[in-house]
Amino acid sequence: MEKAYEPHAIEQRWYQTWEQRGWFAPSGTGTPYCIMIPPPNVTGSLHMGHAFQDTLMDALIRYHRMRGDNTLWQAGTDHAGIATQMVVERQLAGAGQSRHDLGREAFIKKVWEWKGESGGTITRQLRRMGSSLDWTRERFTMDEGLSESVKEVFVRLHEEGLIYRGKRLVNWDPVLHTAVSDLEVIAQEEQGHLWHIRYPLVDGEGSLIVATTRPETMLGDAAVAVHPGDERYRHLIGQLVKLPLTGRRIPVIADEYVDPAFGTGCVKITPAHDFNDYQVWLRHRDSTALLAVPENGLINLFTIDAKIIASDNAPLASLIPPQYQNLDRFEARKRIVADLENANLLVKTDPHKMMVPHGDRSGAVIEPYLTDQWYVKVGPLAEPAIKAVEDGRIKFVPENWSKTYFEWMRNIEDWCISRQIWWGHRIPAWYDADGNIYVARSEAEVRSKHTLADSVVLTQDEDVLDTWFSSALWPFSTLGWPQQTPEIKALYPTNVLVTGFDIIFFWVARMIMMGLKFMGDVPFREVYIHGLVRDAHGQKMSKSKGNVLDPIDLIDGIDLETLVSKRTTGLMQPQMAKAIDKASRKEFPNGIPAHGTDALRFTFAALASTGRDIKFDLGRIEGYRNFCNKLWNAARYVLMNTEDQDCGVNGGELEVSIADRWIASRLQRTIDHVNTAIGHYRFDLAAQAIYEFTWNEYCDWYLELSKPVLQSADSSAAALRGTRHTLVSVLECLLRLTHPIMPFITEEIWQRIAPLAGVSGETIMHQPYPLADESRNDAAIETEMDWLMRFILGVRNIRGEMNISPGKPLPVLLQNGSAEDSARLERYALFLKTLARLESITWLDGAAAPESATALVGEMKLLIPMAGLIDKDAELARLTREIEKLGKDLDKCQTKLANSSYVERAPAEVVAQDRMRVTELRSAIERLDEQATRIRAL
RNA sequence: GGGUGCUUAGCUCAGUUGGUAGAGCGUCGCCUUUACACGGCGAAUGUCGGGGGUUCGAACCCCUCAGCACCCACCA
Repeated sequence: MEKAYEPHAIEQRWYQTWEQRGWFAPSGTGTPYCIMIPPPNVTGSLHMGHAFQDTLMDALIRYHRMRGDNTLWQAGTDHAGIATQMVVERQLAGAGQSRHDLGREAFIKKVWEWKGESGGTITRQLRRMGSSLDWTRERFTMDEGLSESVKEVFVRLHEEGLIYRGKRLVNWDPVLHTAVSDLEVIAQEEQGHLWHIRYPLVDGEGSLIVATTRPETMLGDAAVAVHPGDERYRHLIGQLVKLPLTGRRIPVIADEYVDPAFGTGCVKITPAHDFNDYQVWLRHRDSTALLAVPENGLINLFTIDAKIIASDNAPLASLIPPQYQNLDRFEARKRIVADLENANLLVKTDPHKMMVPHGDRSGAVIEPYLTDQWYVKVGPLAEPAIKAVEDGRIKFVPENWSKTYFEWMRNIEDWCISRQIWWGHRIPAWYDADGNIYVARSEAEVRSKHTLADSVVLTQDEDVLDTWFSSALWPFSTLGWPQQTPEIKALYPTNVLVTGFDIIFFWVARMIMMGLKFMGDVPFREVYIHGLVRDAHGQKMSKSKGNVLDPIDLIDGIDLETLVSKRTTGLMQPQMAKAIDKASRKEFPNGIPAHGTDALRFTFAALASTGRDIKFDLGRIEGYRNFCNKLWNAARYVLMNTEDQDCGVNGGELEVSIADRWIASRLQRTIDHVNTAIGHYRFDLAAQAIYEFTWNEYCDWYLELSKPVLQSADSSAAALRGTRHTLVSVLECLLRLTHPIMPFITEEIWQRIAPLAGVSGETIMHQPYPLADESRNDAAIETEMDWLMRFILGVRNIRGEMNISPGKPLPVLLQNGSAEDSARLERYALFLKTLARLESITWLDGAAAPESATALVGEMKLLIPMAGLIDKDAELARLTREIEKLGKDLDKCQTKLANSSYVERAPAEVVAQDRMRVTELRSAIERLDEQATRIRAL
């Protein structure tokens, strides 16, 4: 083996082997265990969030596979409608073209081409992560089978009246020219204005003052509303006001919606451009007041670009003064405010903070816009979905996310599922010349179902479905639904969904609704919600901030110049490049060194504490790369001492030492911890247990303790066999324990270690996962070992504090030992001498002690003679520190015991423990005091 | 406006049913001891955000205040 661990040398090779041998596929036997990957965008690339999430899923999958479960990790990608279409449109724009220049068919062809080109990136990167996805079952949301599922679901929901088409206000993205759902709208606080505008009364001299943040929409006002109980305006209800700039007459109406305390208490009602106003309008549209208004008051002012309509594109434009026609909405706002001011109708302008809706993809200000769209009636689907979580058929981990889920589900609105884009599942609806709508799986089915003659011309709806519509079906569409496949029978419901909180609404909730509806059962039993991966300073990683880390760069390493150029090219705001350049150079002066996949995975696992966000610090991954190296070198040591030697697997007497028994006992406890931790999705605790056992127990103590046995000429063949046997068998087990988190290094080492441990098999992947064997917990041996360790630590402490070279053998004198101490000394002399580097061990009995530094092992006093070399002050300082520390503990204990109610009420064993402690502390302090006195007297 | 979290060592975080506050990184010493300098050995470091309560006992349970995040929401 190489002296240093080099991940590159092994990772690629092992992944290829695993995949080629078909080892990721379900075994076909055992308890089913299935996870669906949250399908990444097919044309995307792997970011830290994916890498984190996939590490956790792969750890679970490998864990269950090793436990003998019939394990499937379903692979696949998402077509990501808007996102993907935008990428391709941007490419076209680079060539000076728009999708409309190409036409629908050619454009879609282009997108498929792009998918073909870049579609392999993310799946390649998933492989780099070691993800044991079953690639033979890989699906794509727009492949044939999944498209079948989409159609089937649409048609069935439509038949039940749970999908309908309707004209109403939607969130309109004027840049993308499509409707988006409520979830795709991000409200951002912005500094705006509240304009107070005078609306003169038609009769008489008076006027009303209306406060608005959007003066440009006044061109489409249908009414002015006041609160019915508002004394100031009660007498004006039913009167008409003259709409400024147009002269159009609109009524004053009364509606509870108006808050008399806000603004002026008068609200302009623009039903075609404001969600609230639309609701008000619905209540009043049949009133004579509104019937008198053009279009019944529902006046659509905007084109799909959110420009004011003009006479050449809309009949309603006659209502709009020509000077505003064709203006962009924000242009129109400026113009209208100026004109109002000139006309003396602008009473005042107040600064006003408000939430402005933006499209999550385009960033454009979203416009409430009146269009025909398809909707899912969500209420009837939500009800059982709420219940499934309430009664525990689905459990959120951490549990409190269920509150977020309930909160949203209980206030859920109908879901707008149609999008006016081209890349996606075309809506299976057809129209005849009269505008009749037919929904079916195909045009042929429409014709046969409705007995339409071939002469009837049908055109399919132009729209496509929201991407999340097909994602919602993922847990069963990937298994072959609507066909009744064996996979569905075996693997649905899946076991756990691993995902981020940001898509609980987008995806998790909708999968639950659809799963219950079409499969009659929940899609997964648990939802593990992990946190967001942030940068080292807690900032969200984003291209625009220039703080993105690419998981592949952490694995392979990247030089500074490449990193900087990666971060500064293709920025939306190129002026940021300089700052990003500077910050990156400061943070990574030498670029990023290679760490390997296993170190990255271990880091993610170690950071994955209960659902909170994680700050990704390079220091952590470095530490875990070192851990890989540690494990690697431990294996080298083991191999050096066991290869071609008798490890006792073919029989022969085994003599085990205290160290052998101790490490076996510790291993059992570690196995127990790791299993418990994984069972609770506490990957951090699992990683920690593995780390501590490997480094602090196996390497620091056990390997060191094995050396005296292996190197001593006096060791019997049985003792050598025993130690070799423990060396290999503990390591072999540790590798299996660690494999789900670090698959590569464990496989590589295991291949060499397993035969020595008498274990055969093609791969560690299919070896049984270690289960704790309580009977091997050996409390007695741990107590013995504790004594041994304290002895050694005592000597080392003195050595360190007295600045004595680690290599210098020391004599040690002992006082005040018990019969047990001397028996132990007898038993463990070899270990003590080697690990503490002792020249000799001598009982002092009655004799006077020379000048020495001291340590205590229980009651026994350990003296290291300093023969004139003693640094009196240093030793005194050390003793004083120790005495003070013990003194503090003693005080605490004594105070507690002096409290009669404590002694009476606390459990007897707790009190007894404290009493014992007091005795121990007193005696220890006494001994240290003696020693301090002696030193002082020197 | 409603909701959910968080606050523990310089930094990043653990802390199981309340019972002696822990780890990693960093820092400071000593050391090239033949598994590993991506290392070994040793050391230092805390008013557990503030205040109050329950309890024999609180980092943990309750109340309250402060600060920081995030999510949802139609106040024009």
